[in-house]
Amino acid sequence: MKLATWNVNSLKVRLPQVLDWLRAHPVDALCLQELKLADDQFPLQAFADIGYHAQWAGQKTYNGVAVISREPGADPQRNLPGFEDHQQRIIATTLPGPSGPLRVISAYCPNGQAVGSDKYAYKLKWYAALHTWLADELQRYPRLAILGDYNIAPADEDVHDPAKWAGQVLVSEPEREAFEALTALGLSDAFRQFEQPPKSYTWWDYRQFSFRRNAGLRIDHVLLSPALSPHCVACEIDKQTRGNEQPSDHAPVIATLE
DNA sequence: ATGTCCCTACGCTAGGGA
Repeated sequence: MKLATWNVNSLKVRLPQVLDWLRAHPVDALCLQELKLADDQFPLQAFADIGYHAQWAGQKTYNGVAVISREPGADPQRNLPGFEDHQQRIIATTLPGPSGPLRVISAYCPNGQAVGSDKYAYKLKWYAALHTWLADELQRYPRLAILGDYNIAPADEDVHDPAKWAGQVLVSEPEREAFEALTALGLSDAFRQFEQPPKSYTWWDYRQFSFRRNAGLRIDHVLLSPALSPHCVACEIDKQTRGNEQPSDHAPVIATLE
């Protein structure tokens, strides 16, 4: 079984690339972030035409998340319970699996803009609410995978130039602690379960020829519950999409489970 | 050194967000 995540930075613009990608990589579930479209604009039929179902939480202009899946999802849930927020950053759904139901969550975690800003404070509050909810959700669904854009590079090896980035948003210590709090729940960073090529990243700024220079960060992650992580046999970044014409600034990450 | 891409709006250019 394959699970993937991709921040597409506008599904309207990227839909042809997403459909092409799914045809070439027929994963069981693809989590999308930054749809940037309202619920009634979601291109459900385009996914149905290539044999996929979808659950989504849309919003005009910003944010928006979806789970595209081979099997129909059940019990969809939007947002973090108890966290007042109009920003659509979470969609969770349950997929059938041979070893029991699989809870799949697509997450678009806040960017935080700059350390010390209002958006940074919101990011840390949001992460605290995510932690509380996941502790609960793990009790309900032992087989749980949360995939998405975390907007956190967990370690210096996930940063192309750690000295330049030191202390900045996406790598600051409070953010890394928020990420580590998730792994302390038992969630495993699937990518780091395996030997990986050095300088592996999932996001490259559109500016400064960042992709050409491989000046990136690893901020898109697949986290697996203790019941799932032993079954993970591979986790890869599909860098190729970043070289597309009119690319997203993020590349997909794919985890393979047996 | 604020570079690019995507979105929206009292729209054809500027500003927010990433």
